[in-house]
Amino acid sequence: MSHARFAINIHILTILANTGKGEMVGMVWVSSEFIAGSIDINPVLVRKEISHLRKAGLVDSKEGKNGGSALAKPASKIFLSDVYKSVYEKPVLGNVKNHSNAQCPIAQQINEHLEVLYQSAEDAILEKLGCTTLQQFSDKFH
Amino acid sequence: MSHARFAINIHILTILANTGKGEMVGMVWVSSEFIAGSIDINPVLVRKEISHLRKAGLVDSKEGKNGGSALAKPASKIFLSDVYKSVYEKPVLGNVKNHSNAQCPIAQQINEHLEVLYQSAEDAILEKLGCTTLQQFSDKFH
DNA sequence: TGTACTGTAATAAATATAATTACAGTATGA
DNA sequence: TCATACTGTAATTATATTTATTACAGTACA
Repeated sequence: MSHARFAINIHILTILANTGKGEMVGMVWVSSEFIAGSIDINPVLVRKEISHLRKAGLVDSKEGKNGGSALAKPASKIFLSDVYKSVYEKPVLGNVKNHSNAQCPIAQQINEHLEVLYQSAEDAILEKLGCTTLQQFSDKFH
Repeated sequence: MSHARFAINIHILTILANTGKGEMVGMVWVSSEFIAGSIDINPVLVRKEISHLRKAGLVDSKEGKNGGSALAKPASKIFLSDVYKSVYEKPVLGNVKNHSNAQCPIAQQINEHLEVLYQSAEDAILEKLGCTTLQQFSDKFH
C-alpha cells in the first residue's frame, strides 16, 4: 500500500485521542467521513486503515447510525511502535527483492546478508518509536 | 524512485569491493553490464545508480573501452549510512503529505509534528547504518 | 578506426496507489 | 417499524510511480 500510511494512521489516532479528551464524553464515536475530511482523503481509505487498527487492537468501531470509531485503550498505552507494526508491510529500507539467476557469488548470498541488515534497521525504528506514546504525541496539539 | 534502490546500491558497492579484493589488480573497472547481470536489472538503471554514487564521492567511473566503475576510496572508509544518504529521497516512514484545507485543528498542526517524529526516525536509521562499513559488510561474503 | 564502454534522454510497459462507486449489513430513534 | 446514518468490503477506474527499453552521442583503447 501507500507510502503515506503511517502518517495517515497517526493522524487518525490523534483525532481519536483528542476527540475523547476534547469532548469530555468518555466515548465519542468519530465517523470515517469526519476523519477523511480532516486528512483530505477518501472515507473508504480511512475505513480500510481503521480496519487494520482494529485488528491490531488499537481501535474499536461501532456500526450503524451514530457509529464510528474510538480508541480501544488509553492513548498512554498506545506506543507509536504499535502503530508502525499495524501499518507494516515492507522494511523501512525497501524491498530486498534482488535477483538472481546469476553465477555471481555475491548475488547468491546478498539477500540473506541484506535481510540481517534490514532487520536491524527495523529494530532501530521500533526502538525509537517505542519511546513515544500516542498520548505524548497528541499532547503536542493545543 | 524505486523502493529497492538501497539494496541495489549496496549490491553494486559490494561487487566493487569484492572485485578489487578478489582480483588483486588494485584498480579493476567493472562494467555496468556485468553488475546488471548480477542483480538482474537493466544496465541503464545501474548506470543511473552509479551516477548517484559518483556524485556522493563513493565511486569513480571510467568511460570508453575497458571502462567501468570502481570504489573511489577504501571500503573501510565507506559507511552504510553514506550509501543511505546517496540513495535518500523520502523519509523511511513514508511521505508526510497529509492535507489539508480542513478546519480541523489537528490537520493544521500535524505536518510539523510528524516531521519532527520522522526526522528522529531518520536519525535512528543513520546511526544504525553508521555502525557498519562496506568493508565489514562485504567481508561476510566468501 | 572499430570496438566496447559510459552518460543520459526519451519513451513505453508494468506495477502500485488512491479514489470512486456500489451496496449489503447494522444500530438508532422518530 | 422504517427512514436515516453509519460501517465493512468488493470491484472498478484513475493516477502516479517504478522499471525496462531504445537510442544515440561521447570517450578511450588497442
